[in-house]
Amino acid sequence: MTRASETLILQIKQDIFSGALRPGDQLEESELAARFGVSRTPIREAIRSMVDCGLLETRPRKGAIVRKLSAKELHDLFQVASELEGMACRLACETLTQPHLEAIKTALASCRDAATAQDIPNYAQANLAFHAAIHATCGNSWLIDQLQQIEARINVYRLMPYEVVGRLEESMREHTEIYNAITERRGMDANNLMRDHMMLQGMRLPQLLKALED
Amino acid sequence: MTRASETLILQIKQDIFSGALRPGDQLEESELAARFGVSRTPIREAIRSMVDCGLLETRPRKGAIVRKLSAKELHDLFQVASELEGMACRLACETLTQPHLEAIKTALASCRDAATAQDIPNYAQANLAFHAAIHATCGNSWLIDQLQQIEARINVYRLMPYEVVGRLEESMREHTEIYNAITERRGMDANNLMRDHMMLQGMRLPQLLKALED
DNA sequence: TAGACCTCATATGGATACATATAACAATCA
DNA sequence: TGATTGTTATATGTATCCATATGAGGTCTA
Repeated sequence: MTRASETLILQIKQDIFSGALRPGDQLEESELAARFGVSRTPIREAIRSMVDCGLLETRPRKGAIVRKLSAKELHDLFQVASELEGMACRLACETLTQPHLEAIKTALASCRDAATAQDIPNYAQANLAFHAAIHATCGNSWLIDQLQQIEARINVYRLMPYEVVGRLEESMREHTEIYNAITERRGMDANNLMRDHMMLQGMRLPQLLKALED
Repeated sequence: MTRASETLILQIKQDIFSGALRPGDQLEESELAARFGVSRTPIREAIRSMVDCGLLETRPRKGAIVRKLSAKELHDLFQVASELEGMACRLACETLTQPHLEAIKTALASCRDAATAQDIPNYAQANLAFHAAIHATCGNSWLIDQLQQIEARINVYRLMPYEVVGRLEESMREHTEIYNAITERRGMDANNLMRDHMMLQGMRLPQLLKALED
């Protein structure tokens, strides 16, 4: 039998990503235990785990809440994410194989489809797939882990409305440039293009934070 | 009252860093509970926490062991550490203040003293302080956290004997170059110098791994 | 009426009790 | 003699119980 807390973590994460649990919301152990039909023990393990991932935070005797990031913290997080995403691109240029290239190309095509259709939710998903395809290429499993963890924390904020529609085409152009740099094995170019691409996303954070406080 | 598991984590980490617990060693919950005079509950919380940090690993029903990194995993880890250390230097060039500069200078001086005295343990410590002084300067608290976490995992392997004595002076020269680049606000130079410096350390990993298996 | 203190409900932190999977060891059979 | 299977011991995983800190709400006093 696998540990119950593993399942619980996935469920609770889902609640956070779906927006059912929003930053600042309290998690009551007994309530969760009742909802999932287990005792408090595995719930506590799950919460502890998510605290360590940085998704939740606790104050002694005050329980756990969904972690709310300040503008500064979000900026810092995005800055690190940008650096690591750039690194992944650079490494990908060295370890690129044909299947990897195909996967990235496919993801890019999905982005283009969603962009021309102005389908923002689909673009968001295709966007993640594009990045994931590059991650999978980079060959550094520790880097991939780190990127996934950071992504898990950023995604909460990516669910905010994509109010700046013009950014969609811009993002698409940047993706294409990154793709070209990778296919041509221009490692440092790919690195910098991706880093700038990510940081442009990060620049919109203040707007996102304001949108969060509605 | 603060949580007991916090203290336990520090204690167990200490055991890992000091070498009392070595990669692959098993952690028995009851034994630890008896040793620290608490019940299994906080012990399990501490273990869970350290699993999430990547210091331990668990198999269902098989308990926790000190995580043993393969050569590939160590390489990957070092590669990410190198990138982030480089990033910290680059950012430090932008946010540098006089007190920060003094702190880095002081740490560098400690390195030089230890190097001329051929005092390897002291050099190792001064080396950490030099890096920490740069981290403190970079202004990105999330980056600092990441670097500390990675350091916690790498340090286990840094305790291995510094058999390559020549590397000590080489390392010292590199530190000086990095310091110069930072004082002169040459961000990208500092970035690349630090990254190369770290990766040279990483190159010695195969030797370290062999030393581990004595 | 405002503020301070007391009481009590409740939720977290920790201890203990219970269930079960794993693994070691022994016994039996080929 | 070796291998396979059954039994048992033990440690993990889960549930429940107990202690205590926190916060809300009420009451008494200035």
